[in-house]
Amino acid sequence: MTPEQLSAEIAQCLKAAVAAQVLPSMAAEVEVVVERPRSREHGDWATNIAMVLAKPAGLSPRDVAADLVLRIEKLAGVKSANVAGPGFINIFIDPAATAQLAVQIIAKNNTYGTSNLLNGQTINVEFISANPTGPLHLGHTRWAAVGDAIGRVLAAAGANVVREFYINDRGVQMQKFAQSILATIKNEPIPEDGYQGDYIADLAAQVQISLPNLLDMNDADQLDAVLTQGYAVQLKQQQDSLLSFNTKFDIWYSELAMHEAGKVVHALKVLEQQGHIDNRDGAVWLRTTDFGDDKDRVLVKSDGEYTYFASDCAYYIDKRERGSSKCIYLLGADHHGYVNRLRAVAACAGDNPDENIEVLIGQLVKIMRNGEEVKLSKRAGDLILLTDLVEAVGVDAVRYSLIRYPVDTPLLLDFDLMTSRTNENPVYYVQYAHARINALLNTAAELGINWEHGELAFVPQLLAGPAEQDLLAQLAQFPAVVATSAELREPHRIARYLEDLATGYHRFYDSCRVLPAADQAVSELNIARLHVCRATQVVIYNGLQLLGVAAPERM
RNA sequence: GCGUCUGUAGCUCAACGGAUAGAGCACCUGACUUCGGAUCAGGCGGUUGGGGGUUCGAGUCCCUCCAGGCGCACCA
Repeated sequence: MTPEQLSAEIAQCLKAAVAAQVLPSMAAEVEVVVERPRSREHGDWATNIAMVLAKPAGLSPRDVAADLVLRIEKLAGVKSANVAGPGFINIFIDPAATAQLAVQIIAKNNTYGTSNLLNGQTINVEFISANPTGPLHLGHTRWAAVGDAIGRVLAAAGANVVREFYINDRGVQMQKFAQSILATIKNEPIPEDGYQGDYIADLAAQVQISLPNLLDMNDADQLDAVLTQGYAVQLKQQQDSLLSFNTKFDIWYSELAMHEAGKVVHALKVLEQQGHIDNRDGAVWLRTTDFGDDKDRVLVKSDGEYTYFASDCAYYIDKRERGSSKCIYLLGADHHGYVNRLRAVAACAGDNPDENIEVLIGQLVKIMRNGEEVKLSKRAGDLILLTDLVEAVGVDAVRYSLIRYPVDTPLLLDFDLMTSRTNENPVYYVQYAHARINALLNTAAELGINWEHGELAFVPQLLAGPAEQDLLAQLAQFPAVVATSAELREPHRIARYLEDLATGYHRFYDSCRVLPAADQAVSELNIARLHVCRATQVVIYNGLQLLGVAAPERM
């Protein structure tokens, strides 16, 4: 029995109470929240529904609860229920009903945890969107891990997810980029406002190899050729490093190509038709102040050039026209000033900002070691590069360390902890549980135990011990955790859940012998516990998949 | 100045308005002749930055003060 199943059953009880005129008709509409109480004395599950309904029903919470308890106690699988405290309903489940879940999880396998919560929604998730003028650094890495996980979690909740990387390949910074590379090739000093990192020298070397005749060209052609070539090499490097980081995009979207396809002109027409364009001081403005922005924004400068903001508008409108019902932007803390204006863009385009656009802001990450900020690389000045970090720590540990915290808090990571391959590191703790189960199941197979389809049946009432029941209750919560993570865009909840689950498993393992001892025959208890192990393995595997972290069979 | 995020155990952090605020690390005790000890059990540790308010109930919501991060271009 999962909390969702219990919640649905209680909803039926509410309908019955409405029919019996104990509760007002609105009670049939309320969502029933079922939670695992912290203390086992408070039951296997509990609901606050009586306190929610008390006021509209004009009754005391305990009276509402008393009526519902009588109905809940009659549900299949429920052992008993009672009223507690201000009006909580505590519910005790028959251990066999709880244990039955193990078989269901094994049958559902990779689909256990998925839902149809977001069915029918096409959600565009845009993240990283770094300038193609340098390597990806730590800030990008946080979004690479978390953004990718958000995409996975949304998909698990039934959404059609489009992951997109917006390439800022247009504008003066590309010129500076090309100038910096060209200057390096020519052994001239890099311009004051150019790109200074050591990586420019590497790019220059590569560009030089692919452009042997570069120095025979005239100055303008040289710059063009270097820009095209340097851009290609740098973009490829970003793409490769993300691929190796297990982060995949459906669409790499070029700002330049968008301009050339006439989408900016089109967007301006759309905004014009919606009536939010002004011509002032020789420039074209979008009246974002109509929708809560603190000042209007220029789309076309008085010299006729489009602003970057014009691209933003066109990009948003294009995402919508390509079929996304919701556009999620994952931005760094230094972009939080963009939130209002992006929402205003959606409103100016005729959309509902609360419905069609969502901006998540990720705070800064720092890595500390012995009380000092770590700077792994000198190649890009003071920045830590994604590739260097992965090399030092490993993909799984980096991804997991970044995902296990909510993004709206500034993060201080401990370098030594991330690299330690011991129990101090949560990622290995979770992975170890998975590998440990794998070893156990392998041993069972070597012993010739056919636990799934053998002669001995699965007898759920044998799994009545506290460690077994706690573990099974944890397994039951997985679908709710995935759903909450999707709704709140918070994959860290899955990581925390997996850590608790791993603890639950290790506890179970410690107190419940799974395999028969050397001189013993296989018993129904062994079979039942093997089901618990396999079900746990399925959930850990599914959970780690959602985070893009490997579930190793051995470590 | 305006906006925004943050403030929870010695450290790093959890807790979608629920019951006695939880983990890991650190420190101290314990547990293997059999399934992976990368494990488990126990202990120590808190005025949730301060003060008001909202309600059956507040770390969580509102107001205010304090402290810190980030941002406030006809740049991209």
